[in-house]
Amino acid sequence: MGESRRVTLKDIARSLGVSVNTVSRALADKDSVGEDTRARIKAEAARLGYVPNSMARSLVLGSAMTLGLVITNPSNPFYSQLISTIEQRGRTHGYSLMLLVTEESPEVDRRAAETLLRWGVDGALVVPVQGEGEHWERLDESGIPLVCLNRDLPTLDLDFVGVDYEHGAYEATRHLIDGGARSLRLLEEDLPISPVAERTAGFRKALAEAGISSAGDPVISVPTRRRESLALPWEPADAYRLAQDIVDQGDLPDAVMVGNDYFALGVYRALTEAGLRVGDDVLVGGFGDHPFSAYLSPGLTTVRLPAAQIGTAAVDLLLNRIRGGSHGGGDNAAAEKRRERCDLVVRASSRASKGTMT
Amino acid sequence: MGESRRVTLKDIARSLGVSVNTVSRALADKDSVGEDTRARIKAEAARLGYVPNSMARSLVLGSAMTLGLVITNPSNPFYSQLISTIEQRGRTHGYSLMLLVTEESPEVDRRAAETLLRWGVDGALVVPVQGEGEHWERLDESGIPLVCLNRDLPTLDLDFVGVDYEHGAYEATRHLIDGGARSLRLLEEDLPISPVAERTAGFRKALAEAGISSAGDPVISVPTRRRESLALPWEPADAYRLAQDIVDQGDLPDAVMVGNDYFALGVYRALTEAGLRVGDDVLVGGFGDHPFSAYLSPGLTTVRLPAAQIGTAAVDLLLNRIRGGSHGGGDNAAAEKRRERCDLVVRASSRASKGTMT
DNA sequence: TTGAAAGCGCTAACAG
DNA sequence: CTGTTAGCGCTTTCAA
Repeated sequence: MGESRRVTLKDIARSLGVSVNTVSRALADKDSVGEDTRARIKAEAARLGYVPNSMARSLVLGSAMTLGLVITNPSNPFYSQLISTIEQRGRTHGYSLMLLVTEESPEVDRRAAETLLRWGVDGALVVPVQGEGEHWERLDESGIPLVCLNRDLPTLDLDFVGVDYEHGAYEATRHLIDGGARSLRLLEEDLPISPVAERTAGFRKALAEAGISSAGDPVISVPTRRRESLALPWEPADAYRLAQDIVDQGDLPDAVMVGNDYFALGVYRALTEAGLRVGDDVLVGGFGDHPFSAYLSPGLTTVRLPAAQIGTAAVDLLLNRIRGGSHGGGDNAAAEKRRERCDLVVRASSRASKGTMT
Repeated sequence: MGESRRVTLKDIARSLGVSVNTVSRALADKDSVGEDTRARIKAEAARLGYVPNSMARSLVLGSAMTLGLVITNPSNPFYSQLISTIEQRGRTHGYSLMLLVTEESPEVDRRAAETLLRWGVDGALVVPVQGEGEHWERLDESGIPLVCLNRDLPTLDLDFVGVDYEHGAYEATRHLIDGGARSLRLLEEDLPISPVAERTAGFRKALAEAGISSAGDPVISVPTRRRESLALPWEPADAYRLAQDIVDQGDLPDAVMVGNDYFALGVYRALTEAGLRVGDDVLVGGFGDHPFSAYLSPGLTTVRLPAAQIGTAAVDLLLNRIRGGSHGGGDNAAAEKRRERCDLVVRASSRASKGTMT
């Protein structure tokens, strides 16, 4: 069964001997239609299995009731939480979601902006790939409002909702210092993106306040290999190798911060293999509070990221912009840059367990 | 700057004094247009910043060049990998992706099918929520082909691409038995979905072949609490509690299989806290080979799931169905049920390290 | 209250 | 080679 062709308003109209737009209005529950007619029309629509055509509707209405979401890597647990939150919140407001994955490719990022423009989404949420990003500004100026997620493009006048990484890094580092650490390191991704810069700043600030200085730079960039199979989160192996180097060089720090919990996995292994005890010989702090972090031994002290809050805040801000109307001007409303507070979760990896530190 | 209104074919046509569809054909690189005219049109289109309207195009062409992806939980790492792979492969074929998240809600699942129908996607990939699912069959019969991902709906005549969980569970269980285990347990989610059923079957099969029987049922259902914050992967805590119970009851198994690596985290903790050593006193095997699993101590023996293969295979199958044309008949081609092989990754959690088992 | 006509932006027939 | 006409499915004027 199932003649493929979809039922249209015209089918219902013809079947009932009324006009197309009487059907349209009846189904839209407009007042200007007789009760009896409306009932007959609704019954017939149900009988025929009518489903409105969103394409046609959007074309005439000028709005697709669709949001675009541009993500670098859905396998990053922070981003996957954002995806969930955003889809769900958008949906409760009647919006469908178009998802684009950029894999850190500037080229794909650029095309994503165009795709969104072609589809005429009502707004977009984007984790921008490193680089210029003026195409996002152009999209915004074309009348499609957008808010940047997690990564800020400071030189551009675009809305932004992210994490207060600087505060988080500062708190975590202070916590390590309070625990007795005097020689610290920070392992960070080697991407020129705002979260890295902000965590680094927070880390340095805490060190400076404590009057800690070191011979070399305590901030170490982890050369992340090109992920062979796309769609993996960070690779602990990269941090593992680097942590091994640090151990081998003999100049052992008494605390290590890492930019994400996956790096901590690598650090744990390198230390353990060297006969060192995490939380004892070396304190470790991470970022993300991923589900596994509480279950490592020792449990990982880490900064929890308010993914749900950020997703919600970003969607709400975007919807405001959308409703704000004529967005093409640019001088409509100043860009809003918003950073949500994140909190430190203290676990055993930062609590010296051997005894009191002397 | 930025008069919001988008540039249309008509704008270009008027600006150049030609007809709308000459512009259309020039831009579409159809042959029937003069070289000079074509050049002028293209130049003007570029100058004006013309971007085609996908809505309008789709409406007349009858295809939106869009795929629907319906996922229960993007935070499940297996699904997030599927999302990446599918988006990327769809994109290389020119398809955009509409993403819907169902959170295991039958209601949302039902509506997802209707949303996809309204948008007239060319095809859909869906991880169906437990339950009837005839709405998916209806969607298929409406001419929108779909393939089920990971979870089969065996009673429905729908295409399916998933994992050969039975084989994986069988191999893993055999491996544990070969390692000396005689008293095993399987901890599984309490969802009535095909992956759980298949893993259970594989587990039981291995036990039966080895002539192992036990007083109680070795398969234990982990009552998963309603996740408070949506968008979390499985909750290790649930497995943790259950593993504690098992330990407390005294009837300690010498090996534990779990349906996913997150459960293994809970099992690890319960055993460790009881003074037992994983891989030694109790062997543990998991499913998923999540990024953290190699970095636990001991490393977790687990079944690796071929997410990329499955995503790719599913998209390719779907595109074939789409191109296969008139899909409404039902008797067009029998549903294809395809299960990809998965392999066991052996690590220390299944290798008794204390000494030879006696 | 209902119908007829026009148009969203685009493509696909036809003519010329 | 190019322009005219028609139409995708729907909504919104405007008359009747």
